[in-house]
Amino acid sequence: MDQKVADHVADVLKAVAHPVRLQIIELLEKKEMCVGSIAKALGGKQAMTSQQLSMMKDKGVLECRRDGAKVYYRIANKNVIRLLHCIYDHCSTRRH
Amino acid sequence: MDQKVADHVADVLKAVAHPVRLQIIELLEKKEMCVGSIAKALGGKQAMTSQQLSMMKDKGVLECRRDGAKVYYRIANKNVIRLLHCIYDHCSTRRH
DNA sequence: GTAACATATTGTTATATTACTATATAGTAA
DNA sequence: TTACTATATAGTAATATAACAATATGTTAC
Repeated sequence: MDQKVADHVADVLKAVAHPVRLQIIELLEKKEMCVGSIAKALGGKQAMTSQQLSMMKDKGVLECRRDGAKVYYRIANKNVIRLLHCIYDHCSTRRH
Repeated sequence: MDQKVADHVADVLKAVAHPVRLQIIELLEKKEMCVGSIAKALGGKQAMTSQQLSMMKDKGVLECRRDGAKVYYRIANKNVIRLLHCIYDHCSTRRH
C-alpha cells in the first residue's frame, strides 16, 4: 500500500469513525432518508446533520438525490456495509 | 446501535484511520515485528512509531509481547484484517 | 412577488489529534 | 557498576475536528 492509497483509505475510515455518522449509516442501511428525517431520528440539529451528511458524501460514503425541497441520502457502496459489519463483529468478539 | 456501542466502534475505527497506522497493520498482517523493525520498514521515527503502536494496543487492535529488549507487536484480531480488506475493496471499486 | 419549509454554508470556539523533541525506562553485555 | 540498545513517555506547538449558532440558499405554495 503506497502513501497515496493509505491516505485515501484513512480518509474513508475517518469519514465513518464518528458515533453519529455510524448511526446515520446504520439508518441508511435500511432505506434512503431525507436530511430532516435523519436529524429527527437521531435527535440531532438540522445543521449538524447536514454537515455530517455532506462530509460523508464528499468522501464517497454516501450519495444523494434531490426530490423537490428534500434531499435523500443513501449509502453509496455496499462495501461500506460490509465494512461496518466487520467492525460490529470485531467489537462484539472483543467486548470487555 | 446504542450510543455506547457507537462510541466504541468509532474508537476502533479511529485507531486505524491513519495512513501510517494502516501501513503498520499491513506489515503486521504478514508476521509480528518489533518496534525498531516497523519504524525502519516505514521510514518513521522510533518515538512516533512506538506511540502509534501503543495507541492501537490500547484500542484492542494490536497485542504485543516482550522478548528481551525487544517488543513484538501483532494484530490482535483477524476481524481487523477482514476490516482492512473490506476497505481495500471499497477504495479500489471507487477509485476516481 | 411573499411566506413557509428544507437544506446548506459560514463563522466561531472548544477540543482532539498530530508531529516533533527531549527524556525516561527496560533490558543486555561487559 | 558502565555502556549500549530497544522501547516508552512527557512536553509542546501546529493542525484538524467537533459542536454550535446564525445566516444563506433552494423549493414549494400561495
